[in-house]
Amino acid sequence: MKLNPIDISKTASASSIVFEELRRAIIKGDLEVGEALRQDEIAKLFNVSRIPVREALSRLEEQGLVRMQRYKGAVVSGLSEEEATELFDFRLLVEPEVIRRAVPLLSPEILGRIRRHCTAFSHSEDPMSWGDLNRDFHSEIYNASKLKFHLELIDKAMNRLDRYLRAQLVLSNGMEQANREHFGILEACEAGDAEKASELTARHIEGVKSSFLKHLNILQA
Amino acid sequence: MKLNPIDISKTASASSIVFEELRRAIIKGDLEVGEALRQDEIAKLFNVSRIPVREALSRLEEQGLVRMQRYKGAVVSGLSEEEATELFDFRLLVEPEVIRRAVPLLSPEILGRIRRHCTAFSHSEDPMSWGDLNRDFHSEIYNASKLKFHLELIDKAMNRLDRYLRAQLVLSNGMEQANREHFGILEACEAGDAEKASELTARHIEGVKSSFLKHLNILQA
DNA sequence: CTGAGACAGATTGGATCCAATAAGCAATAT
DNA sequence: ATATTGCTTATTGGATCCAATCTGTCTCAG
Repeated sequence: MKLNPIDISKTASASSIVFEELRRAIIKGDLEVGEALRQDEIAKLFNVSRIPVREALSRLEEQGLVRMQRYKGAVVSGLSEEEATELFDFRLLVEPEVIRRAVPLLSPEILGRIRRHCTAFSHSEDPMSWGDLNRDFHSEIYNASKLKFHLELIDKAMNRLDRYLRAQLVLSNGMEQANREHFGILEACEAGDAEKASELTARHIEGVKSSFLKHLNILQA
Repeated sequence: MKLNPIDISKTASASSIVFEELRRAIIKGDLEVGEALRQDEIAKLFNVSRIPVREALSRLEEQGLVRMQRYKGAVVSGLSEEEATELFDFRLLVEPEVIRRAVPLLSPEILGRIRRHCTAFSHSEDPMSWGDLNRDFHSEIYNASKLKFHLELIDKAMNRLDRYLRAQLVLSNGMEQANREHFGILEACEAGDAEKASELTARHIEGVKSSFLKHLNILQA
């Protein structure tokens, strides 16, 4: 038997398909902050009834990506300056620790993938893909830590910030700096220097944070 | 007009009532780990249809409190030793930082409430209430930090651990120690010594963690 | 006796339908 | 003219119904 078995019990239900696509659209910024999400409209777009749509919206609310009001509907969540600051503070707390614990677990194969993500990011000309490539790079490292709960929460924080980070990378010409910092982190990883990787990650996030907060009013408009 | 207006748009929907009660029951341990949650059965208990039940279950899954399998149903999530360890590591990372930032913001009123929670915990004879009183004490302090995202995630971690922590407090005779440590933290708070409060919190969690991991196999059985 | 297939009841996922509420607009009274 | 009331429509929350899937049991060939 030479198959790639797929656990069919985990195949996507209508509600999870709707959930994932809505999440993607919100994260990526395809849906405006404050935009109303009409159940009926979404249901028609996906050719399903409103039931799976409502389950998807419930889950999105649990993720903090939409806010729901009884009998009024769901709208895409935005970020206040305080919320954004707090999300960066959270990242500053967790990500340096996660990378510290990931570095000793990095295999040559993983390091290869990290390096590829890093060069892909540096060669990318398309601003729309910067956000994804940036996240790929960091996740690849963090994943090695096997800290599922931490990773889930980093993702949650990133999901809230993502749409703004993309815009900001373009606006602030942050590519070069991000790129230098990525290679710094990569080298620390390859050298097995967890402490340095952690330190550089903290500085990296600090940099993004301050640049981000400088541009936030522009991004909101 | 002398009224106490209530924002009716925020009154509970059927699905949120079911959600909150199921969450409470899972956290408190009224529902066994691995126990199947039949939609129909729950619907009948609450006198609603299965629709709000399913939304509640979706949200519980998003919180990590149940696991769902397509066409098979939802079961109450348990904890492996690795997961429990990671949750404690997360608390060790976040809670000391949150309390550090909360201490400078503690008003006399808040300190009064904290002290009351602390004495309530120390005087409590009823093992069933220890878990709640313990959480009240810590949350009251953390709340002052106004770090909503952090608090939400601490809660999420605590919700996964809660049922075991209750059992463990009884099993390990941890009351006295917890009590001493609480008063230590309280005094640091009253003295405005954020660093000390943070340090003591870390030690407190460390203590609970090691005792917890010692008893985990017993708790599982 | 054992194991593969078939059938039946239980259970979930989703569609359709109805009730409750919100929001915009016209009518009326002052 | 303006503010209040009542109506109409859009939208959500929930109930009921149907289809897809799972699970256990029973039969029967070997």
